[in-house]
Amino acid sequence: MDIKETLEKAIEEAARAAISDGVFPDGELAKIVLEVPPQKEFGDFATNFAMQSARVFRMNPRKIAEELSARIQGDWLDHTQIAGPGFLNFYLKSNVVYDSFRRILEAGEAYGQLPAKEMDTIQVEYVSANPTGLLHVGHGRGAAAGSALVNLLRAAGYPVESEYYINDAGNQMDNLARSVNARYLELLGRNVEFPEDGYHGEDIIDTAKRIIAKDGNRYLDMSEEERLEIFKDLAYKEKLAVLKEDLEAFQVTFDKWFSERTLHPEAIHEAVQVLRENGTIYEKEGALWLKSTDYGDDKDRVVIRDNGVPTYLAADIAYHRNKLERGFGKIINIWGADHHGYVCRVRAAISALGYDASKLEVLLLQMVSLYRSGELVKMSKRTGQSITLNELMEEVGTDAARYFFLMRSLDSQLDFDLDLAKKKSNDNPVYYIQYAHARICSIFRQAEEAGKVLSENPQLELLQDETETALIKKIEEYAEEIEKAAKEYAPQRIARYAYELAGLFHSFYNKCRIMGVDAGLAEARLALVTVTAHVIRHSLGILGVSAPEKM
RNA sequence: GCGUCCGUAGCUCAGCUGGAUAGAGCAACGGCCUUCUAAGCCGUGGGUCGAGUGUUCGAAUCACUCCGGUCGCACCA
Repeated sequence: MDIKETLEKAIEEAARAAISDGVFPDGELAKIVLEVPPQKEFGDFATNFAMQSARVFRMNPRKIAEELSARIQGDWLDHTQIAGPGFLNFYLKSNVVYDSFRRILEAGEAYGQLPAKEMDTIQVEYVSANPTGLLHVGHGRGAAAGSALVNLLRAAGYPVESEYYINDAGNQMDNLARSVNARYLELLGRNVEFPEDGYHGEDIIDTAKRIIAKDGNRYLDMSEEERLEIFKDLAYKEKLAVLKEDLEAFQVTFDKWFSERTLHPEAIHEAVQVLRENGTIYEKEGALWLKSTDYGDDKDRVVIRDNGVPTYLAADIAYHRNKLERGFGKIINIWGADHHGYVCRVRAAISALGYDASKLEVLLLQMVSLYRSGELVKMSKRTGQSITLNELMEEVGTDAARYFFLMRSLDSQLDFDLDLAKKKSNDNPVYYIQYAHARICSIFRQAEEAGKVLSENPQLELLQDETETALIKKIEEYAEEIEKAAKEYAPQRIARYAYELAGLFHSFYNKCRIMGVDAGLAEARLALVTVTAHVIRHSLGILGVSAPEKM
């Protein structure tokens, strides 16, 4: 049992004891919240429980705190103090901190991996960009956020499966085929008009070039129809392969790639049939409409058009039905904020299908703005993109790109400063953290040369400097931080934690030496930096950022 | 018009399930390299927490209204 749980239990028992002593009125207890006080003069932990209870007990909060304090004792407690309007501050025996640090040291590489939680698998679906072009920075943020969330949930012990939904059916595929076709004919000297709503990116030209390089002009004499069919398939496969490759380079992989095509037409028909049977779909003006207004949507939505072709929503209804039938306990979708209007209707569809809509959690990612030399990087008018994820990785590196995408809350707009991301100095948080790790590795190298090895049983009590105790306490918070960040789906908390931990290490490093101090102290410090390096590595691992041994 | 998200130091942002003097980094200024990586450390200055009202013993935090910005409001995907 960790120290916080011990404290919580002690507070609760004290409150119950006071109730049975007749000092507090019987009733439900307020929630016990423990926090690390803003200043260390206020002790190791503090609770506002007495203040929270003031209303319930109809008593002066300081009086409540006194009664509690009189009933709390344990070998872990040095003393308590009542402060301010009724805070109860706890000062722990110093061995408590060292004992719990020793357990972390003994856990070694396992520290940071929380015990497996027994529950249904959580599915995280993200990126899911159309395989019609290259990924841009918006997808990059989604990719970083999704993969980090998956890593985070796994570290917290949740069973997780990641998935990419490939929109490989419908208009956009035809469009891709037409665009490649136009480029193909163009390159072979034919005079063609480029489709108005076609994909204008350079990558389409590259695809056409590769087709020519491989197969020459053998598709030239076919009928347009035949050629489009072939190009659709060729282009799509190539686009998907490039996508996978680029994502892998960005440290992003998926457990499952789900093809939209597999939903056409049976799964969609089945889903529509279910809705028809339970009366949540109706016909109007030749089309089939989902009664989404019954579930809080502004208006009903077309599912099957009057020409019989299903809408995008139809596929999504079938897709979400498929997900739910696979038995996930929770399905998390990471979408761009520009899709927020879509959330309501998908929820409506899930309810209409008879499932629990609260199983769906949609995380909306706000937009990314790129800045170079203080100027907003404008989007290209023609392609509607600014720079691709690939170009970004090339310019600032994968580590910096991932960290920058992850350092802000998902629902804040992100200003991505390209110059800062490239800087190799203390302005750049990525290097600041990585540098801490590299410094520790350097210490290890030299310790090894000097013949120092990690002691089996270091005297941790020798770590008395305030930079040392601050570092120890921060490391002890890590497991809880993972738990919280996972619960909030907030990978940015880990980004911040890693940064703060690195800061505490740098302070320690500047103040305390390892080589050339008394052997016992050196051993204890070596143990401290071993754990520090591990936690930095672990947290960067969640973020998908590397932890170099040398810089 | 309706809805989303955001508004905290000159800049970029933490803090938001209400609590003790509102925190970082950058920028500005002043220090620290003959010993483990100065991509580092230590210090100084800097804030009507967008505005208002309400709830509360207590509000940056909750509720409502307003202001500013953002993205969206298709039988497109």
